[in-house]
Amino acid sequence: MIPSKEHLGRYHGFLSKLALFDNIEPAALESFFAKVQVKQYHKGEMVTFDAAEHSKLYICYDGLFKLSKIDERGDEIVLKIIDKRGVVSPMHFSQYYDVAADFVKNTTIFYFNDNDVADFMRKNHQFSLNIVKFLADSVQALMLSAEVLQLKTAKEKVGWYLVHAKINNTFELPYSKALIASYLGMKPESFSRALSELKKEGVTLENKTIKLDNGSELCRYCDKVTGSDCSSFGTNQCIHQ
Amino acid sequence: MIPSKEHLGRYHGFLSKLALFDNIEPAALESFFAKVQVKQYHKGEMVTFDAAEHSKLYICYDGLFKLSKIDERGDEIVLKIIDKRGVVSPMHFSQYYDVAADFVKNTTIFYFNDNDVADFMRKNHQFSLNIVKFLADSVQALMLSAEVLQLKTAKEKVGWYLVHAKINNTFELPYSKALIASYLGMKPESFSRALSELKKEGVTLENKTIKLDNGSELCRYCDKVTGSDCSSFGTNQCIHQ
DNA sequence: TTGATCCTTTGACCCAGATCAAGAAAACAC
DNA sequence: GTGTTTTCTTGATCTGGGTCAAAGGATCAA
Repeated sequence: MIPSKEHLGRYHGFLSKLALFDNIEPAALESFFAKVQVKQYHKGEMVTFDAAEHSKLYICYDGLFKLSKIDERGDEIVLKIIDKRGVVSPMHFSQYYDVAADFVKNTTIFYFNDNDVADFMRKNHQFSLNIVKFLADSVQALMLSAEVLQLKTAKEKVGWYLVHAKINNTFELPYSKALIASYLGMKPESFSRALSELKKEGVTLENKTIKLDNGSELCRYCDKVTGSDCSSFGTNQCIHQ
Repeated sequence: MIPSKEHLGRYHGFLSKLALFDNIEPAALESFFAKVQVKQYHKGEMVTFDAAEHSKLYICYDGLFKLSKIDERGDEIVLKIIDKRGVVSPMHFSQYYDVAADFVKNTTIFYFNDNDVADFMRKNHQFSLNIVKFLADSVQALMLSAEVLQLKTAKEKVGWYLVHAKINNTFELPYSKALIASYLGMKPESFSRALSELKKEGVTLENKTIKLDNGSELCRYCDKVTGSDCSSFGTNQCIHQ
C-alpha cells in the first residue's frame, strides 16, 4: 500500500481525475506528474504547515487530517478537513501564516514543489485556470462556513452538515462526531444535544447513518450552493425557488 | 468628480498602482484598461452580488461598502469591508453563491467583464499570477478572520483590530464603530464594553484616534501576519520571537 | 442655530452553548 | 470472547455576549 517513488506511474490515474488537472492534455500531465513526491504521516502526528517549510502543493492520496489553529488557551478551530482527493496549498500562503495539520489517520500525501507548480502554470494556461478555480472555491467555501459558523444555531449547523450527506446520497457521517462538531465550531456535547433536537423533527442517526421519517426534514437546513448538487434542486419540493 | 467613460484615461494611473496589475508592461495594461467600465452606487443602496448578474471583476475607486450575508432572522455577518483600492470578484464565485453589497457611502466602482479578464489572463501570464495572488490573499484573510471570530473574546477582537491601525501608523479607526463591530462579529454594545476594558490596560480611544499609555499595550493582541508589517517586527520588543 | 437623525454608551437582564462530571456505548487490542 | 480505551451522551451549572431600553453625543441639513 505504500507508494514508492518508483511505482508512482500507478498513481497518475488517481491524479489525473482531480479537478486540478481537468482539461489538460495527457502528455503535459505526464511530464508534470513525473515530479510528484510522496510523504507519509502517522495518526496523531501534528505538523505546522507554514509557507517557509511547506511551500508546496499537497494532494491527499489516502488518510485523513485537519487544518486547524489552536490558541494559547488550547481552543481549536478546524479550517478544513482533508481526506482522499483533498488539496492544500501552503505555497500560496504568506510567509508568516501557518496552520497546524493534525493527522487523524495514517495519511499518504502527494506533493509538488512550488517551483514545479509555477513552471507548469507558466507552460500550461489551463493549469493556471484550474489553480484559480481551486483558490476561488476555497474562498467561497470559507465564506460559506463563516456564514454557517456565525449565523446558525447549534441545531441548524448540524442540520446543515447532515444535508450534505443526504445530497451526496451516502446518508453517512464521513467522520467522527467530535471531528464534525469541531468543524462546526461547537463542542461534542452540543453536537449531541443538537442531534436529539433533530430527532424530534424526524432526523435520526443510527450508527452514523441518517434515517429520515419522510425524506424532506433536512431541506430547511440546506443552502443554495450545497443544494445545487441535489437531485431535486429547483423542483417544487426544493426550497430554493 | 464623476468619472465619465470618456475621461477614463485619467484613472489609468490609479488602476496601474494596484497589486492586481503589478509587473505588467504598460502597453499591455493600456489595452486592458481600455475595457474598463464605471458604475456609481448610492449610500444605503444594497445590491445582490451573484455570479449570474455580476460575473465581473470590481475595483473600488472611491466610497465604502461591505460584503455581507443576512439570514432570515435579520442577523448579519460582514465578510469583507471594501473601500478605495478594494477588489471583489464575484466572477470567481459559483453561480449559486451570492453576497449582499451594502453601500455605506456613495461609491464609484470600476469593473471589467469576465470575458475581458479571462482574455487578459490568457494573453498575460503575470496577470494570471496576480489573480492567483489576489485569491490566495483572500483565502488567507478569511482563514485569519475565522480564527479571530471564533477563538478570540470580545476584548481580544477589538485589540486585534486596533493593532492594525497602530501598525499602519494612522492610529485611526477607519470606519464607524458599529461597522467594525459587525466585521468582528459582535454588537456595538459589546464593542463599546470591550473598549472600556481596554481602557483599563492603557488603550484609549479619543474621537476615533488611538492613544496608548506606553506604546506596547496592543502587542499582545497582534498576530504574526499582521505583525509582519510592523516596524518593530522581530525585534526584541516584538512578541513574535 | 436648531432640530432631526444617527451613533455610541451604560445598565439590567437573559439565554445558547460552554464547562464540569459521570455514565453508557462503541471500537479496538489481544 | 474479555478487558481497555476512546467516543458519545446526559445532567447540572455557569457565563460571555446578546437583547432591550434609555440616555448622551455627534453629525448634518437648512
